[in-house]
Amino acid sequence: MPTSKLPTNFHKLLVKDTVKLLKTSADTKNLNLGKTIHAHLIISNQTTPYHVIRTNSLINLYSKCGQIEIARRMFDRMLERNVVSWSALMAGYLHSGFPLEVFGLFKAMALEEVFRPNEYILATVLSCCSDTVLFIEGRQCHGYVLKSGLVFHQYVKNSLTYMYSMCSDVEGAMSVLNSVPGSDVFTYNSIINGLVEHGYLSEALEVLGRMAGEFVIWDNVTYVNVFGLCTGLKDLKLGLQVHNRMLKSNVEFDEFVSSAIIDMYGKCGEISMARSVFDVMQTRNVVSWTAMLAACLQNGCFEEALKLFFHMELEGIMPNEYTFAVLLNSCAGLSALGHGNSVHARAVKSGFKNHVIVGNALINMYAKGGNIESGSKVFSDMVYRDSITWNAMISGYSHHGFGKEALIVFQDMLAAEEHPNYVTFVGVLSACAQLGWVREGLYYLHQLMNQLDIEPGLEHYTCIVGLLCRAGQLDQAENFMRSTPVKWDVVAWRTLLNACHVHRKYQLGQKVAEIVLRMDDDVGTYILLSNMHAKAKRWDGVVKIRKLMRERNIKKEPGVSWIEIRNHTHVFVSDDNKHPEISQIYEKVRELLAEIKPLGYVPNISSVLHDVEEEQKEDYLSYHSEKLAIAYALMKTPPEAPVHVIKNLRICDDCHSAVKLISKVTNRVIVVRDVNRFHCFRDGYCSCADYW
DNA sequence: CTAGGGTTAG
Repeated sequence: MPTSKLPTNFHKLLVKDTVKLLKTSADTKNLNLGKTIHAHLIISNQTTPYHVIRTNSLINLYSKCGQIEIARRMFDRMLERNVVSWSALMAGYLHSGFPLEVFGLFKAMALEEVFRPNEYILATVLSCCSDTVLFIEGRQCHGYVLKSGLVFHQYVKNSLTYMYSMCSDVEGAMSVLNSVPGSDVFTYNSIINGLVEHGYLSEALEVLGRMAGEFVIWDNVTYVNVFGLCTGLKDLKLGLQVHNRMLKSNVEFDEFVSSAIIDMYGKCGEISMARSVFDVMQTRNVVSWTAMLAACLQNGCFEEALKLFFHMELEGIMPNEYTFAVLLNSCAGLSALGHGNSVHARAVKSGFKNHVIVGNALINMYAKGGNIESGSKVFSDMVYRDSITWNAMISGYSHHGFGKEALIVFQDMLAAEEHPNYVTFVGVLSACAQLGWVREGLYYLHQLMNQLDIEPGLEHYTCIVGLLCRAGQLDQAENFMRSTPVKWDVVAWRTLLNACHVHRKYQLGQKVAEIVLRMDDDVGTYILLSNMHAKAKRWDGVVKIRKLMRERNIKKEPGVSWIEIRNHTHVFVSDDNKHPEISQIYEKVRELLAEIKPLGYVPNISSVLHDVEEEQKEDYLSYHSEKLAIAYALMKTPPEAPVHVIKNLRICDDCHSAVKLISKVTNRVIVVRDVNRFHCFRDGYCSCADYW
């Protein structure tokens, strides 16, 4: 640092002046300037004997500049100390992240019995209690400041309310707020922050109401906290009000506030508002970019998230672990394994692969992309895991039809003493449903969840319906639905309807169909019903369904399948002839069908709507979008590469049996993600065991 | 003459 800034008569400085200069260097965190002064003091023999106030200033300097060891050495060498010596060092330890050292010093100080701790000491010690969530010590401090009267210092009151908030004692925090007069913006900020962080949202709202009623000027931290509260409450109206208030104030829209607003709008489903805040930001950091990417992700704009990342890179902003997590989850949303792989590689290269959120996102990406083996590899390589890690692996296995593996992971989770939660049991029960393990499923629902104090919800009950259906106990499933006091949604009824279709329970199916048709207008349901009637050769039923579709103006959603080859997406629509290589693709489909016919493939005519001319039916089946996509993938990828197809509807019976045989004759792994689950075709078999 | 409190993203 420029010594030229020092006074010319520097060598003759009085104690008063050195102290002032040292304070300036400490406040501006100018270590070089401080060291220069210190050096001068040493060479001019002014450091021995130790002058208390001057040494305090040096301790303060080194504490503030993150040189806590030097500060400690100076403290230890002092022959005489005062309260300031202690508090300067304690504050240093607090800010260097060693709160436990502070407690040690506090005890040593009390043992000397020379100084009474003052408000500075107590504010520092209370902050350490907040940082380490030491509630008992915090309450002891509360007792002390009450008896000594120190509680009436604003700093002490504020650190006390913050301590209670951080220890999630809402009542304690509120009682300090109410019993000690005088609250400033810090009091309110710290209490609202603590309440929001611990999920006491209605309490935070109440405190906010009181703050608004008093004359306290909001600062940027207030706004960050309050936007966080709106986010937690998912209260868009309140968010807009606060945003409006801020626009009228003089508070600067810095990175912190803007990121909080973007996050709030993103989570409230207002992506365009999020974007407009983002666009007018003066300077954007990783956090603001990641908040914007996350807003895209949460609103289903996965491609937009990936596109924005490209611009982020152009601006030279380096991604961090949160950015990678958002990107991977966007790839998961697109089932874009290729992009996901590249992001994975980048995360490894940038050194973020060992972060829990990245690992979790990787498992999710591979599971949703259809590559459960890679997901499992990531899982076993993870050094740190949380409950989300375990849940992602359990539900990943479950979606892929690996029920046993899912339950093994669940057992490992219990053994690792990670607490299962609501989501865990959705995965566990759907694994039981895959396996048709009725006894186990009911045990988990009635015994284990009860034991762990997890209230079962609709999703769990729906899994049980699926479980009973899988086991062929359709009447029990219906009984379960009638006897369980829960508001069933269309998903549960459709599960039962689907089972009627698979198990060919025509009577029950018609009964359930009436209920389902009263509840939703999903085109998939109509197709399922039409197929159910067709299977039973009840052509009148098929006609009725088609009439209903016309009446209700249900458009036949075309089947769409897509595949990713070298980061490029190819889309196929049933009976489509838009693809530039369509004639070669048709040729390939015919070739494949000819190959599997000797293995017993018989076109399943009942999958086709009945009013197609008989001789055309076989052609109709050949041109289902997943057949086109698979044929194209087989043409364009190396012989050992697995084929990944994503489809918007439920895969039909005919395609299912055709793809099984195609996997056999071509010796390929073919993974089809339909609207419900994954089908992994290998050597003539499918992971769904023909139940879907 | 010195020391103390609250910030964002899955």
